[in-house]
Amino acid sequence: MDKPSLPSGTRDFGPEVMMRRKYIIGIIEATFKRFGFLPLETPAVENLKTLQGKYGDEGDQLLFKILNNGDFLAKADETLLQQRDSKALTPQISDRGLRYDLTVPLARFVVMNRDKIHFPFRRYQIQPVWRADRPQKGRYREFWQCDADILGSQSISNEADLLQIYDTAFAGLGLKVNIRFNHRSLLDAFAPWLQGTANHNRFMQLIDKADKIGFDGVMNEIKNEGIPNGEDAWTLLHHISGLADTDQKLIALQNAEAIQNDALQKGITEIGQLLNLIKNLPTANTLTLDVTLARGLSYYTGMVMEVVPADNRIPADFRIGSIGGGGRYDNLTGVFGLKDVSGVGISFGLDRIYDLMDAAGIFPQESMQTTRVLFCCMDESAMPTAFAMAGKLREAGIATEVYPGAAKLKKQLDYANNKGIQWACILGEQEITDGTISIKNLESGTQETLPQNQLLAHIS
RNA sequence: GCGGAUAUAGCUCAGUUGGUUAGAGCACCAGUUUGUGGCACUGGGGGUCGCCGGUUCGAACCCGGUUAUUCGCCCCA
Repeated sequence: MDKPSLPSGTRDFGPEVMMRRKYIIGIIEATFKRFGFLPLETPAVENLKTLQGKYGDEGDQLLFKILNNGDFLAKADETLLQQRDSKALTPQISDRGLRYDLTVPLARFVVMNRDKIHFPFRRYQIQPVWRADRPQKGRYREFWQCDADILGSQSISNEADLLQIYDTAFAGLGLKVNIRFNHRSLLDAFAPWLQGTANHNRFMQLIDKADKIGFDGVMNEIKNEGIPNGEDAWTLLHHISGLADTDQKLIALQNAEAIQNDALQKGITEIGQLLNLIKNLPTANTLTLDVTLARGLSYYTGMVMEVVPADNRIPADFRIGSIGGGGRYDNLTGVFGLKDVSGVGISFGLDRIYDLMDAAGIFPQESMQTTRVLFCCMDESAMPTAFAMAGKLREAGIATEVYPGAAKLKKQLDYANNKGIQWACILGEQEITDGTISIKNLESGTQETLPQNQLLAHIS
């Protein structure tokens, strides 16, 4: 017999874990709803045509592909088969794959349902995604994203809403975070100085790692790659990044001679609009303009956002990447043939949020609620009475179980104890005769016998 | 795609310079007088030491290969 096992990077979620995951999802979902977002679910399986080419070459490599059904090799190209050229053969033997994120399926959905959708379209989506990445800490091959997006509106008020959602949801979870944002246009302003898009893209990739490898780390990479004016650009950007507050950063950008262009103005204007919108809102978490924030996905074109943990209850050695990210993407539905629909969205990384809250030990008691009442029968003949009484408690919304069968009382109480059940209601010959029930509080150890019709009042 | 680490009971792990019947804790089952949990005690079941090969009188231990897991890099939620 084979020993059972799981594919790497996947996990089972046992009852205790699921309770907590549902708790997190509940808070995030409630927040989405409170901001007027409605749910959407899309299939795990998408056509590869939908997925490919959306995440860059690296992303395409990380797509989980599904083998076609039937005798697919019969139709495959003979030469490619003989050459054992997997890469070239793949398109002939695989037409479908698992979704890589929730944003591209959203774009597909919107394009396919444009006649039914009223813009601006606000949807949320909480589902797993799959990546054939090499797993490591905080990185799984199957993980859940919680996305909220708004399509069909260019107003910066959407960005303001989304930042507010981040702040509210993490406040609700009791996890302190730092919400960082930036505007791609501010970075695009550097492109002419760096002499071209290729250099600029590489520059953005490098500066995005600044919080990981530090100023010198980025500088060394820039030197190694010989990006024109890269060293000066990075010095300037790093200087601005170190300024105390957002206003000073914006002023410094405004005064930087090397990057004066329309892109810069657009970025500064929109950041100004954003800050103006939220100036009267209290925030539970810090919100900072981080001019080194670029974010990887190629489709972002405007504001970008990222959430990193900033909770001192998290052990210092527990390092994990960001737990949320998002931004504006002006051209997303364009690849599916629908132009001029601007979108902006955010994502919560459920698995990492769980890992952090677990490491910090901040799951509240309510996230672990279980059965509250267990009926213990001394004799099978007491079970109909137990069932009737359990039915009443359940109607009252109290999670109740009847222990299956008349096992030894020790065994029944053991079960209740292990499951963290608060009340054991014991029905024996004596109780049945008297019309009473013995209820034992398993936390305090106290026990009393009351008339059966007083049970509900006593427990609730 | 690259590198490091690990692999022994259901779980977490010990296992001496290679030595005869491979251990512990937890979990599980039973019991410590028949209707009272957490604690304690007693007993019990459970392992082809990841897999294949080599060295050796003898391998969980040494060597080679292989597979899996995991941590990091690349990349990225």
